[in-house]
Amino acid sequence: MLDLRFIRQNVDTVRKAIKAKNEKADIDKIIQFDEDKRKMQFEFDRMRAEQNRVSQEIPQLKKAGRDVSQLLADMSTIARKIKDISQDLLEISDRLNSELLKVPNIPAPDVPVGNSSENRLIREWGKPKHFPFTPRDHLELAEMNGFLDFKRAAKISGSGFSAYTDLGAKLERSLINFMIDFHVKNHGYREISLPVMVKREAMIGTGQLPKLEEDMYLIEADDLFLVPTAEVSMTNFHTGEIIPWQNLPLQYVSYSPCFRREAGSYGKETKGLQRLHQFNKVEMVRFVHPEKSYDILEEMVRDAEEIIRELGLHYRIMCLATGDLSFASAKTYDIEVWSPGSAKYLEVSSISNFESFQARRASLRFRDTDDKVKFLHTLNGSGVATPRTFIALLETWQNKDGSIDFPPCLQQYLN
RNA sequence: GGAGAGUUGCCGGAGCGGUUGAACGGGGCGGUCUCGAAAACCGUUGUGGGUUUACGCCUACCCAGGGUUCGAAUCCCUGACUCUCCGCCA
Repeated sequence: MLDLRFIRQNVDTVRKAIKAKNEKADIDKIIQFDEDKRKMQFEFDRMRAEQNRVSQEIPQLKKAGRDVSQLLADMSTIARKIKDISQDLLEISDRLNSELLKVPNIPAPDVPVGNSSENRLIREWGKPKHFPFTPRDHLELAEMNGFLDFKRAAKISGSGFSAYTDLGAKLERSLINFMIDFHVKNHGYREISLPVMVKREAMIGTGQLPKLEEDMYLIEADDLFLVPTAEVSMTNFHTGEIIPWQNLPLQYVSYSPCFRREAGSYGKETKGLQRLHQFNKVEMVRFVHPEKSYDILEEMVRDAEEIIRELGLHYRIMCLATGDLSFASAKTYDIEVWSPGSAKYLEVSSISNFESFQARRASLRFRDTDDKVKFLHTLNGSGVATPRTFIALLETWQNKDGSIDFPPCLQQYLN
C-alpha cells in the first residue's frame, strides 16, 4: 500500500506506475474519496468537540441546581448527527481503503520499462554445459532412476502434483536441508518454521490479496488460505510491532510447502516438475532499515546465487522489467538456472524489494535513531525453490548411462 | 465438540457511567547528586487523523464490531483471540 499523502502529492507518478504494471486502480476515485473523507473527518471532529465540551458541563450545571433538560434535548440531536456522520465516515473509509489496496507498488527508477522482453540480463555464471551425448530431460532421468512418480501422485490429487520416491525423495529433502543450513551458517539467517495456513489479513499484508484471490487455495470453512510462499507467514510474523532500530535487520529463512492454483496457466510448462500446485521452497525474508534496502537486495541475490553455484548449476540473473514486476514489488531480480534437457532457463528464485509497501499493509514499523516511528522495508527471495532446482540438478549432473552424480555439497545429506 | 476464565499503556496491575490517555508499581529516557557508578530524589515516557510558520489545539484509539446514554475503558449484544478442564484425535 502506498502512503495516501504520497499519492496525493505524486498523482502522475502513481498513474504511471499503475500503467507500467498493467493494473487498474482508480486514482481519481482515491483522490475524491480522500477529499470527501477528510471533509467528513473535520466535521466529525468539530461536532465531537462540541459534544465533549457540553457533556463535561452538564454535571456541573446539575450540581449548581440548574435545569438542563433543554440542553439534553439539544445534545440528543447532536448525538444523532454524529452517529450519521460516523456512519458515512466508516463507509467512505472502507471504499477508500479497498481502492487503495488495488494500487500497486511503484517500480524503482532503475527498473527497465516494458514487458518481459525488456527484462535486463545482469550477469551469468558458468555456461550451458556441453555434453558428449544428447542430454536427457529430467522426466526421462527420473524415470530411469525411480525418483518421481507422477501417475500415482495424480491418483491422489489430480494433475499438477508430484511424488518423489526413494532417492528422489531423499534428494529433495537434502536440497532443503542444505539450503537452510547454508543460509544459517554463511548468511546469518535465523531458521523458522511457520504455519502454512494463514488469515485473510496476512494475505492482504503481503499483497497477494485482493488481486490474486483466484490463484490461492482457500479453506472456506475457516476462511484460511494456504500460503503460495513462506513469504506470507514470515513477513506477517512481526505484524503490528514497532521494532527498535537496534534490532534491525531481522532476517529469517524458512522452508515451506507452497500452494498455487495456477488458474489460467494450464498448458504452460506443465511437463514434470516445472509448474505444480504444491511444491517446496526455502524462502528468505528480511526486515530492514529503509536506507539499506537496496544494498540488501543485492546481498540477498548473492545469498541465493551462492546456493546455485554450490550445486554446480549454470544460471543467469535478470532484472525484471516494470510489466513483469509483481504487484507489491519495487524491484525484482530473477535467478534462472539452465536446464540442459529442455535447453532453456528456468526461474528458481525471485528476489524482491518491497520497500515500505508491505510494511504499510501489514503495519511493520520501527523506531528510528531519531526516535520517530517509521515503516521499515521488507525484502524476500527464494533461496531457492526445489522442483526446478531438482530438474536442473538431474539434467546437469547426468551421465551418458542415465545415472546421476551429485555435487559435493549434497554428499553429507545424501549419505 | 462440551464447560469455564480472560483480553487495559513497554511490562505487571487498578479502574463508582461524567477533567481517566487512563491510579499504583516496575522498566526506559532526561536531570540532580558522584571522580565515576550504585542508591536516593525530581522530571519525562503511547499510536493514528485533522489543524497550525511554530508553541499548541482538536479528535480517535483501553481485542474487534454493533447497541444503550447528553456522556462509556466502565452497562448490553455479537464476534475474534488466548488460557484451563473434559471429550476426541495425529
